[in-house]
Amino acid sequence: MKRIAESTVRRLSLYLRFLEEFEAQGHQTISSGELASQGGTTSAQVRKDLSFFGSFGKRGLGYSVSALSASLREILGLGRQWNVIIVGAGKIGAALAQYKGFRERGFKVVGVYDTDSARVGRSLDGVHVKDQRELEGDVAKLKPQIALIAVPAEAAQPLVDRLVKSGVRAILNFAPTPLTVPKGVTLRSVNMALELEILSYALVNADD
Amino acid sequence: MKRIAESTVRRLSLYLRFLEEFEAQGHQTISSGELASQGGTTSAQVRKDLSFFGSFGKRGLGYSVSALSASLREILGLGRQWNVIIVGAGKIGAALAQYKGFRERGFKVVGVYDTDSARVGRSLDGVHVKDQRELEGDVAKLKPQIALIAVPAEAAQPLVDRLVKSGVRAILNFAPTPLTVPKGVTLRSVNMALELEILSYALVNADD
DNA sequence: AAGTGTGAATGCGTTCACAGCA
DNA sequence: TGCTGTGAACGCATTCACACTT
Repeated sequence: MKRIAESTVRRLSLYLRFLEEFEAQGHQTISSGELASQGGTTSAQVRKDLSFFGSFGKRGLGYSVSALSASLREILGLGRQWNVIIVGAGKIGAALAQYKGFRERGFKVVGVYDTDSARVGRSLDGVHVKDQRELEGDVAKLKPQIALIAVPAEAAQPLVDRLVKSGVRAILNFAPTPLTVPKGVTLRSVNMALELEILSYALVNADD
Repeated sequence: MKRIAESTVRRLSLYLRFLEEFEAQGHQTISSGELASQGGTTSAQVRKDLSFFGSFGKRGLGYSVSALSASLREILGLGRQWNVIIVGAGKIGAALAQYKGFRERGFKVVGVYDTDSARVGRSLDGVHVKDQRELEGDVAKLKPQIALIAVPAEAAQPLVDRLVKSGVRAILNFAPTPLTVPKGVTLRSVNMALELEILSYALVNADD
């Protein structure tokens, strides 16, 4: 299949959210225009995004809310449960471990790890924090597909290397540092300080 | 000045990080190539990014680490302190309030607010949680330029409207919902569940 | 009449390639 | 010689416009 832009995937994910809300409200069909206004985009964009994966609508009518939801879930790989581990049980890691939004979307936290003995043994929303030495063994056993990284910047790259070696193929990084992964592994980063700096730039250049 | 792409601003912010590391290691000059390899980009990209703002290098030699750092801080508006408020003192809000990375970059948390009386009064790293009713009064008094939103999805848009009305011009949203702001206000969103869904898509389409 | 699906046009960020300067 | 600065070429995502379907 043709390579899909990340921006497209991100929007598909948003569309799915709206479709679920729409479904809860009892609507049967929705047009590309309605979907677009929710997501801050255009109807042409919505139709183009969907067209990469097939024809889901009926001309003159729109899209079946339930059918399109199901298709998007299929496309995004959300029809299943993903097992997730979190490495780093500091403030951020703990918040992630207890974040309800993940579970709702099929992402189950199956392990939380830290090196600090003061944190090991604590329980976070039913999952208890284990020593990071148990990481490799647990990955081999539990086969988590996704790892969340919430450790200090300097510890992040060595950790990524360990995770990749153990077989993890997708990583979401919260450490404020760029990381590299071999081909075949997907890495995404969320850098909160960087987001603030972009706001800072916008504020000092407000006259545009 | 010509409008600058967000991707460019994001990279400038990364370059600044490396420059600071480089400076700490005692290096005096750096080439676009060295800067590029750190940030996972190309030397041409680095030079192009910088060229939007002026000429900072010496041909044949490279860039002065300290001079370029200073220029980037100036460009990004980091030469000053920004006052930040956080609305929502749940797990995410609390983690944000205690995040050291913000303070290091000049972002000072001057207020944390919540509607839940069980949370009001708690102290988070020196800042104590206040009732959300005090929001407007405090914004008028403290004049925070930036607000971080960490409230449930359904509470986010009304909150944004209040903040904008009170004079906040930059918002970083952690609620998993799209928001709209009037022109002149900058909004950025971090949606963690969405990031996981993009990873999910990558995993089920690994054969590319 | 209403709204999809899609080739074509557009706009924009990235990469190239090289002239210019230390 | 080494590396910057930048116009030009390129590639890709978005937008347009309209034929087509119900």
